[in-house]
Amino acid sequence: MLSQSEENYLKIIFSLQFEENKLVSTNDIAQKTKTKASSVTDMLKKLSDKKLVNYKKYRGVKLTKLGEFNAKKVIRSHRLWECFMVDKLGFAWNEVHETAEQLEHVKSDELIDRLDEFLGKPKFDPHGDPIPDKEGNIAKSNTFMLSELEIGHFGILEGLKNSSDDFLKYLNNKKLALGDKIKVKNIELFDNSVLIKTKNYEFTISSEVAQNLLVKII
Amino acid sequence: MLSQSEENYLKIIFSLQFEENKLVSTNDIAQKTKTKASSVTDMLKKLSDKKLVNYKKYRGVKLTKLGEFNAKKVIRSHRLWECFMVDKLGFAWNEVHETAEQLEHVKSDELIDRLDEFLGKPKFDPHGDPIPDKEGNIAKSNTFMLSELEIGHFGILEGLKNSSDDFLKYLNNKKLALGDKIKVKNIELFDNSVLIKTKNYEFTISSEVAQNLLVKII
DNA sequence: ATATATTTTTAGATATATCTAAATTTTTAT
DNA sequence: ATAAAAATTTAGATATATCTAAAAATATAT
Ligand SMILES: [Mn+2]
Ligand SMILES: [Mn+2]
Ligand SMILES: [Mn+2]
Ligand SMILES: [Mn+2]
Repeated sequence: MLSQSEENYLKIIFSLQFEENKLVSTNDIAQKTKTKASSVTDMLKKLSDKKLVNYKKYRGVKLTKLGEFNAKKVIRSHRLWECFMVDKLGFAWNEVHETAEQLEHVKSDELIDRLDEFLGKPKFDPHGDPIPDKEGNIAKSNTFMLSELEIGHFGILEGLKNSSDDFLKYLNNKKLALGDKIKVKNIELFDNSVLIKTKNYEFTISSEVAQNLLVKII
Repeated sequence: MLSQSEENYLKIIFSLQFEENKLVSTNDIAQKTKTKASSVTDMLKKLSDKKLVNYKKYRGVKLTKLGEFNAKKVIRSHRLWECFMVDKLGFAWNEVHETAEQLEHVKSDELIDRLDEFLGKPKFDPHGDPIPDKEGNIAKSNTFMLSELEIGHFGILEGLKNSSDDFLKYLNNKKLALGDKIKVKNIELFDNSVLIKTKNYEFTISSEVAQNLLVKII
């Protein structure tokens, strides 16, 4: 049985090993877990003993099949609980992450599978992130950063590259939600800021914002 | 912020101090928490430092107002999660306790209050135990042990004095559920076993079973 | 190629929650 | 009122997860 701490490390290593295509470094893990490098080293030894990661001293780690499966189980649980809180309990999408960080560690496969069923087997969480199925399969979506669209083109907002509270609140203020149709009306050459048009509003977003909005091109 | 372990001790002290009307003993707590008396002593010191219990060395403990309020918060959470699992996810009443032991420790008052709302503010959990409200008020039910009824009298099954898996499975086998109307048809003088009649069945239960069935007299 | 900087690991502490064994206090029985 | 029994606490360990500071390995820059 994995501890909460072990599960958190697996989840973080999982996300880091997809960002870059090399072994995940001790420092990167320390930064994400908000711990020190020395603590990470200790944990990597433990995860390695449990056959959850392949760890090469000074070189970095990657998840084994077993580690990856367990990481995906935790991610599945986290995202399903977020769906529950938003869809059934009426929380806003920026209010659910911290609580899901706790709920994700409840150990009961049956609970998660029934929750999945109860929610109608959703494929994406409230932030547009895909929910792994029971076997660990993840739907991969075919989205682009809004910053990649050309002037005059349209996209449907389907996900976020960053789901921080600050960004979610920014989107709330701008009345931007998943599913919204967005038109690129202009791109400023100087700073790559983007003038967009949504159902009711027209406004400019920074290049950074545009890079964090994932859209399906239509 | 209370640890899971601290919360479990509070819950157990709460239930023990209602069973008997004296200070709760170290050994009784040790038995319920499945730890050793020495571990309990350590924890009692900690809870005392946090003003959650009044602890007199060698004499026993009782909860302070603060301790009692926190105990009731955990019990509320536990029982609401049990309602959720049974009413919304379709679990049987004997399948939810262990998972609720984990869920009860998730720290979010907002989550519990919204869950309460979502479930329709239930007053009792799937085992007939009362659910404290947000302020810590507990509906006290006016029930009797089935063993107290006289021959020929009727009762509605409203609760259980014991909710162990074994007992719940026994009741499943006998097709006895909360809300059932039960008639006492005979009481055996020799062993106080009780012949009862439910909607469709007539059978004998032991004195011990009769003492663990809580009924409203009609 | 070597010195310097950066990263990672090791060594040794701290905090929580548990244990066993020994000491102490309280209770019970004669 | 004492002695024996039972309950409780203390002392000292162990396991997990973290930390700081020092040592070791790797990467970078001249
Ligand atoms: Mn999240
Ligand atoms: Mn977590
Ligand atoms: Mn329960
Ligand atoms: Mn618990």
